[in-house]
Amino acid sequence: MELKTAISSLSALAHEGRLATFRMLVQAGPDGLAAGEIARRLEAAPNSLSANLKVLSHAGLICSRREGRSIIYSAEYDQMSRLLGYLMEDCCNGAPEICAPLADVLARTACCVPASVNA
Amino acid sequence: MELKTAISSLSALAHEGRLATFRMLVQAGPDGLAAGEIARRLEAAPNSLSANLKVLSHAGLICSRREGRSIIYSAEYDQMSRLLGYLMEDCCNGAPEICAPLADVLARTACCVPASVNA
DNA sequence: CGTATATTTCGTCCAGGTTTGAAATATGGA
DNA sequence: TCCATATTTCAAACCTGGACGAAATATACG
Repeated sequence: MELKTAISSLSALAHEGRLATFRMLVQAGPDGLAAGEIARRLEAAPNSLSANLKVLSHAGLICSRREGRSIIYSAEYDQMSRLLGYLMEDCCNGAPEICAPLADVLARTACCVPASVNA
Repeated sequence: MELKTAISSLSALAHEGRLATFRMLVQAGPDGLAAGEIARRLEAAPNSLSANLKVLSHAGLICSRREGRSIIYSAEYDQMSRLLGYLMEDCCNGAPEICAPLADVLARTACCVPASVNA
């Protein structure tokens, strides 16, 4: 990932409404949620939410598809992965014990890391 | 981590100079770097850099200590861990196969994840 | 076709972050 | 004490991002 791309993603997430939206979509899974449903849950104005979804979308963090009258948004897990990877790149170069707690936290929160890591 | 804290961290990182600074410190390890050294490497104005270091510091992403005439900054790996954990929280709830690529990327970039994960 | 629903677009206004230059503070050494 | 180095603070100008209301677009249904 390039610096500019990372900035774009981080900027998109550095906003209360957008971060809440993104996390909601991350937790919702690939089925995603309709814009209206997100607006209801967040009690956000439709036009404000629309603008925020556009920002997240432009950053590549979410994608959309039409379904009838609704537009369904869902998280782009790949882009999220790339962003996290970018932040961790070359961390504690050559000194694993330094960022051990980092690995620890990730192991606990990553739902899909092999169980062996937690051992 | 709370929403506000995450916003604060993400906002701090959503800036070209600050992201570059943070990554430099992450890669520098716990010994850190002097403000002047960072300014030289980034070709940044001392006062601008100072303001940016303050933002990162206030977000808890870096910390500082004085050493003679210099002030040494270093990354706070714990806060970084908490931020990444917050973003991944409850991801793909109950459907590991969905965010498998996420685990994959993390396994490759995390320098301190046990080798077994890469197998 | 006309109406209701769902979402986006547009224009305006305001708040907050960023840059820059000058001045201030802190430390070390002669 | 005086000066040089290292970093921060301050104040002003600048610019971008976000909120809000109104209008426009797209789809579904009778």
